[in-house]
Amino acid sequence: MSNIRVRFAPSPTGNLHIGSARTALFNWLFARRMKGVFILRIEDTDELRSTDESTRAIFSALRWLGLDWDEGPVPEGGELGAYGPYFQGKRAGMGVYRKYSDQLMAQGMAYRCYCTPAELDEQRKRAQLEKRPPKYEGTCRHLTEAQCRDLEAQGRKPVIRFRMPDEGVTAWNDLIRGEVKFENKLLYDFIMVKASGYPTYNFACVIDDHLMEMSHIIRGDDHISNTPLQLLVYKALGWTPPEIAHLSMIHGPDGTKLSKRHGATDVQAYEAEGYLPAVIRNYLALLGWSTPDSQQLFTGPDLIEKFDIAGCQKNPAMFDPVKFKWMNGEYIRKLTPDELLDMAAPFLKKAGVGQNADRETLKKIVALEQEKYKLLGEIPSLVDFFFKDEAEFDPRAVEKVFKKPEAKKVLADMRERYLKLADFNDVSLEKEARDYAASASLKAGQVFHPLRVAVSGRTEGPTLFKMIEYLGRDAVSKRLERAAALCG
RNA sequence: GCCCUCAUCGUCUAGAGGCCUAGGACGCUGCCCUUUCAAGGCAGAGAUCAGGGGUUCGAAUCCCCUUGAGGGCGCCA
Repeated sequence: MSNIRVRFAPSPTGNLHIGSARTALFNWLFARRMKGVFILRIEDTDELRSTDESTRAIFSALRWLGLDWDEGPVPEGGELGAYGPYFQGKRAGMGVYRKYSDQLMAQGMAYRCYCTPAELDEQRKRAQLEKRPPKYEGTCRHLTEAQCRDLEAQGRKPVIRFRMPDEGVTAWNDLIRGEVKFENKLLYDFIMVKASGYPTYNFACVIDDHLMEMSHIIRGDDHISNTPLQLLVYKALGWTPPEIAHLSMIHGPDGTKLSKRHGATDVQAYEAEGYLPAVIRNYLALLGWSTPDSQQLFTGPDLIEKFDIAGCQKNPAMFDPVKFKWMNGEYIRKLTPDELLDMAAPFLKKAGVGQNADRETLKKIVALEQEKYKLLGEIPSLVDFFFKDEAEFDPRAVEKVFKKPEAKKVLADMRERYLKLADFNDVSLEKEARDYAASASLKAGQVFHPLRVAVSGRTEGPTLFKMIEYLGRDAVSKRLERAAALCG
């Protein structure tokens, strides 16, 4: 058992975003690879935006992705692990953060600030105009006790700010980027505790990461500038910070941080389109990480076995929907017919396709076009013609195939032959068609193409004679008869 | 404006001074297979390693500058 402890700490303010999912994945991979512990902590200190609904959405998305956590809240109720609670809201209620903000106040490393949000906003705007950094100016930095009492008498509620050192440098050795350093004088006195008494992210995060004994913090690159602030809190409290690694961001096609603007960006949306969880894991892992031989597909446990922080990329990666989709097709092709049917079932059900068919029949039909599927969501529309009373004819197919002079006769003759055929299976069906073509001095294609359109309504589809076999003699006969009427 | 980060085919990347006439994958093109569409097989186009200076016998790899891109500067996380 190693002492590796890492966490995924989302704020429940929406569905699980693909970028967050990647952060979760990298932490999970690292934990599994190192035989460590993967912790889920809910950072619900934003009282306005956090919702239970989002929390549930995050739980289910993580579960669906297969990213199981060893410690943290359990969706069914209760918690796993000895470091709870794992909701920051609950921890705040227990006074967990209060203890440390009091300590920092007593040490003189934190102070009360009575500036209102409106005043701060004003200051920021002014600074922007004057081309100065829009950071807190330290208005309340040196308030006396008496001044504090006065302001409070006026009804002002204070926040607690961390007192940044005026000089010195804060640096760390980032596992992915190497040494990163910030001059302390450029940092600002950030708010640790809001007027409501709730802690802010930069404060709560440090307290919890320490109390939960995190060994590594693996998070997005957008947190780099928060890191010196947090490191200074560790220092003020006399704590040793964990190892830190900053992952590069995922960008959309326009080169900016992937967001809603770029279309589907939450895990649930990809689930609905029919992406496999294993594909999301595989593709996301490749966005910013690679093996020395640049392996693409990790279908077994090798994703965990080969994962290594050292293989993480520093530069941001663009999310490529085309490659993502290719990979999904690649995984679908490797499924057994039973697995494929199980995964397709919810999509078939939703589309109302094949719901009266027995499992074996449905399985055969779904597997017929397995090598063609890229998304589970496209399966219903590709197999629906098997289950309809009659084929829906694509006008282009009718134009292209049924207008051929021989089409009408071919369909009528083949209907006769198939009605009399002893064994209605793909081998005999094909032999019969080929024999007919030879006897009528036609090329195989001149027989096959009209047949295909007649039974399916389309020019493209599964292998012809399997398709006819699965459709069954009665359905085929009816479809050939109706199609013949459309010819000419 | 200030701070931070990053920089190899269109995209994801391999590459840690000579194995690089820069490798793989997606996508693209052509051919083969074939009853269609796919899948598969084969072949190919595609990167003067952002630009400029150094260091070195030798640089995609080390150093500096420039440029470009991204992130941050919230009582959001």
